[in-house]
Amino acid sequence: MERYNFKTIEKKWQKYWDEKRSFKAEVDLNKEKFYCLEMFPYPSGKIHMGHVRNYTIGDVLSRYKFMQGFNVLHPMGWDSFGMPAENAARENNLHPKDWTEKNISVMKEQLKKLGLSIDWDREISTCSKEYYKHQQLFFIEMYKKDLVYRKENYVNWDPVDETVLANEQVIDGKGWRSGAVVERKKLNQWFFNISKFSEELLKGLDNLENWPNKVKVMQKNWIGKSFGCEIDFNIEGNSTVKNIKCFTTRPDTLFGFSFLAVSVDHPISELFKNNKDFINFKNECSKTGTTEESIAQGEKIGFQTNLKAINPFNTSQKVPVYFANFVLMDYGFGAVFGCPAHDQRDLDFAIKYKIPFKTVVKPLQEDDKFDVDDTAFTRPGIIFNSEFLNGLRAPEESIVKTIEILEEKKLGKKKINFRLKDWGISRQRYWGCPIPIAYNTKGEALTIPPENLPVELPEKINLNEKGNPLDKVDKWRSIKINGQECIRETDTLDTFVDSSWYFLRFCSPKNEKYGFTDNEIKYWMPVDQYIGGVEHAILHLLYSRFFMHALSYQNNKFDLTEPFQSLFTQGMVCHETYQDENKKWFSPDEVETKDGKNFYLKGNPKIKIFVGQSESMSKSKKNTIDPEEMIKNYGADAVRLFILSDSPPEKDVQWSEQGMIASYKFIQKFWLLHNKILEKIKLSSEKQKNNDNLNLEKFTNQLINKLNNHLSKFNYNVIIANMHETYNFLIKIVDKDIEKSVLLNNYKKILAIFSPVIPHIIFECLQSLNLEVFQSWPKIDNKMLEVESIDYVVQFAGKKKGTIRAPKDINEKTLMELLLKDDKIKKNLTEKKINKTFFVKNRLINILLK
RNA sequence: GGGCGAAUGGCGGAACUGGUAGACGCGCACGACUCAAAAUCGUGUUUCGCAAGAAGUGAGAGUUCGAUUCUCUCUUCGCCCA
Repeated sequence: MERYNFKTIEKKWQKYWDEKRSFKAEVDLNKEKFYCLEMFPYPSGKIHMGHVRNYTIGDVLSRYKFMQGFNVLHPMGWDSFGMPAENAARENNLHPKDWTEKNISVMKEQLKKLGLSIDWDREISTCSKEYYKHQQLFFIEMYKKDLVYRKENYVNWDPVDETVLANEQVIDGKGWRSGAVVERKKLNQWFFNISKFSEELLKGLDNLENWPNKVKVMQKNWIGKSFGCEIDFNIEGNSTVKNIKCFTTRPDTLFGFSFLAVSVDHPISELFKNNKDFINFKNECSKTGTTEESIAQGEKIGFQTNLKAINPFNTSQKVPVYFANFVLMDYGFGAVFGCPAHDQRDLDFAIKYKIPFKTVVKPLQEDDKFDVDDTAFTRPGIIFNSEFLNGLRAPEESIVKTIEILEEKKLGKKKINFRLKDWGISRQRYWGCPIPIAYNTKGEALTIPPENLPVELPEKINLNEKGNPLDKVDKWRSIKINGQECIRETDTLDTFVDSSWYFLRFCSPKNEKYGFTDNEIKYWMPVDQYIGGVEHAILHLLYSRFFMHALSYQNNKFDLTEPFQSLFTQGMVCHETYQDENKKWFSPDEVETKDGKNFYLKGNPKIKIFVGQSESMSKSKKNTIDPEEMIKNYGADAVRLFILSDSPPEKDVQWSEQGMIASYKFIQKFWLLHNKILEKIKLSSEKQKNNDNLNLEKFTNQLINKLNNHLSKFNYNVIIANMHETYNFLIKIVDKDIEKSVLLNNYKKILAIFSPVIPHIIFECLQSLNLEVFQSWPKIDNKMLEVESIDYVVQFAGKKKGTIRAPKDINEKTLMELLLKDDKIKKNLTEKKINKTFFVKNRLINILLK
């Protein structure tokens, strides 16, 4: 018998699906739709194992839904704008466009080799003008709805990449790509008014039942709604500054007020603009980034002013006003009141600058002598040292009460604050979507007229100069709008904008007039299942949700606010790491072992290699496995099988060469089994009635039942175990006498339900049986799920002592009678008297003896 | 510091609403085939014990006839926020 030749067979079916457009999706109002989407890839050059995992998970689901009769939309595209193209272009002296397009064609071929059920006719690429022209139109619409604005703002400036970084691109105060220490710089930037929808974005989470809870919690924290109060502090010491407004979530600690801290960007800084010490201090502050993380970890520094703030509850108390680096201008009002006893950050600051303070909340069991030294008391307690607030339970009772009093006395008012800030979308980069704006000689921003869209990127650029390459293309920059000489905006859009609506574009990928058509959106959206990495839990998903709000705002034709009905976040693909004693990284194929314990460099046993922890595959640690190589060696079905087999999809999976080989062997074994069954079907007759027929039918139906359950819960690793069980069962069936039609009918169903996971070999098997290769998902015969006898568990005092096979649905009395016939159990029963029994129908009996 | 989650053989992991812990795979051991090896096939594989049997799901308590599953405390790890 021939070995299974995956090379020719996989190619054959991939060609078949391609040529027949087997997975072409079209609007069909008579059919129920299912939109399955995996996060589209960045065309970095080659696909990696993370892609393989992501797209295999999605493909299994798509094929399953397809077989169930849904009208499935399963598209693929490219998130093709972004910095790596520019960097690679600079290194290789290529144009970003050429580099990107080459990568796309390579990766497309690689994805096709995985045998994915994708409608390639809907392929999109965000760097094509056919895509970004619609994005520019959205920008203009949003601009007209006041959802986009321009303001001067402090930004995280990466001095190496010479670009602005979003807060989340700053890690430990350094640029996420360059690793350079991030600086603060003031620039004119474009913003999406995402904070306008803070409340809606928060509330919307409640309806996303099929999202992982942890993602919802992360988004909730990110939006960060807090209840508090604004307080106006009167100021002494300067005639022009009468008061400073603060936002606080703990107004109840106002009697513990000991200093007032303002941001260096606060309007009152104008008073100190000629003060050399202040200027130095401000420069010092600009060295720390603007992220909350860098502020929390960095040293807290302050600059004392000659101003005094007056405690509204105790006008005789006057406290110093400081500029402080930990106060941000864009949170609250850029000013906070310091209460050191009950806020660790304030306490650190107070200790550093020797500011006296008072403790005003004490733990429940403490008396009035309670005081804090170097650890702030932030837990619930009782207010004391606070005159009319004394005795209130903090924080819940005391905050409400204090706000009431402040409002009554007109000293402050209740306020809800959000942590979510507006989305800075300007990037000083070439390879991104141009912002469709130009400035006239007066410096006014004008939108590019629709007939002049798209604003295309100029082809000829010089990437070797620092800064934004677009700034240097004068010919491109100048434009006439309504006869006025204008200069184009040279910032391009953050690539997160591109990915905030691509799922809409997939519904109408070829529509020229607009980004999508209303009827197609209405039919396909929302995405029924979105699948991707948890690393996008906050930004991409929040931005996409915002984009839907922005589109539906003041627009009665578009009413979708939640784009992703269900979300699944898959885990990463990990591999052991290898280093020599000099900490140099080595890739798995450079390393050898004979005993599985001692590793050394391949061909050089003298160089010892130390095996490190299994970590997410990354180029820098050289622990990557090339999917194309694996497909070449073992075939796509085997790779798909392995990537799903070892761990639940939501958890990290360890890449294992042995596991990969086991999957390959399974495919080979399955082919041998198939040929045996083929032979069996030819030889067997119609008249062989025996128990094996029934056993096969029961097995098949139970299997379908199991798979239905596992598929609905993404327990794909268990499905693979079920496939092995099926093999172990069928290999025994081959030796038994089974009626021809029973065998064929059940085997057909088994093949069908395996096809989402290993489609190529299954299509080949079905074809060799002269069966339709596109099988529909089999229905369960409920009668076949029933069992007539059960292994009842027999427990004594909760401990299992054995099992007994007995008919289904019998009562306790009948079971007890049977137990007395069982020698082993009888012994236990006759020695002592029965005190009590617990009988669970069709499950067990637990007997308590005296 | 706060929030969320996890912990099961040598390893990855199964176990539906509390009801046979260890499915399935890897690895390992032994056997068959072979001059031999690889491949393949078969048998076994939680621990202790020859066995009968006992213990056993990170540790400790609790609820229950019965807990991997529910509650509390602790330990370790992961992620997010600070």
